[in-house]
Amino acid sequence: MRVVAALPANGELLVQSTARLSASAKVELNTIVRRMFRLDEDFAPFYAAIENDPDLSWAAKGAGRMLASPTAFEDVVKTICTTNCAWSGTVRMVTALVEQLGEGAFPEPGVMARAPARFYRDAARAGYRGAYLRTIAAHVAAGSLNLELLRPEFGLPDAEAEKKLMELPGVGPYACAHVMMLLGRYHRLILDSSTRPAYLRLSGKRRASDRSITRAFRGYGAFAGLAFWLMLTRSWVADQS
DNA sequence: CGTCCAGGTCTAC
DNA sequence: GGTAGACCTGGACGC
Repeated sequence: MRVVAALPANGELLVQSTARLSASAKVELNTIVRRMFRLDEDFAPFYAAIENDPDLSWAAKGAGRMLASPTAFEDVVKTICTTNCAWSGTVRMVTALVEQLGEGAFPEPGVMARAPARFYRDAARAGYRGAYLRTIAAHVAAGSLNLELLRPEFGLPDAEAEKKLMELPGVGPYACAHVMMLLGRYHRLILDSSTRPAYLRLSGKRRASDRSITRAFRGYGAFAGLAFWLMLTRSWVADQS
């Protein structure tokens, strides 16, 4: 079965499946799609805050919905696969997970936990990340770790969600900030070897410490990370009028 | 062929 | 709490 999503240009999101879906499958698909496209998140406060912002007012008509994975677990794994390697490496690792463990879909935690070390080494070529991924998958599969509870709807404060993420092997400041954004927690700035130079180009500064970058966005409060991300990715958006 | 580094993190000071 | 060094991998680069 294959599911595709399309934007028919009438303001709606169209989701189609090649297979007939049961009632429960429709409910599950609905939940997944709403998460991926952030359909239940309220961006109104953010848009209100930037409507007169010379750098960000362009985003106030609907930008900012970073595409998320169906599960927080998947976003954590994928994010670890972006650390300290080129994008081609991330694609290699995630493709191996999907094609060789997940039968075309992202693998369940239990499947990742049971995969032998040689899969991570020889197929995914994940290097030292392999042990991190398998450890996290094992804890999730065992039920001793539930990353889905980090979603804002469960009420855990940002600081505690961050602490939980930072406790995961392979998750440091960058990965933590990245996953927080994908969870719909927009305070932390994603600072890495891509966004730092991008900020320098944008600001015209010759150099800027992480501390000073963070300070420059503190005015956006709970949406500082989203404001930072949108400014850096403005060129990704076709219509910026 | 050696070095560097790409959407960093961990450990040991 | 801040900071060197090591760490898998593979592609780019200089020699």
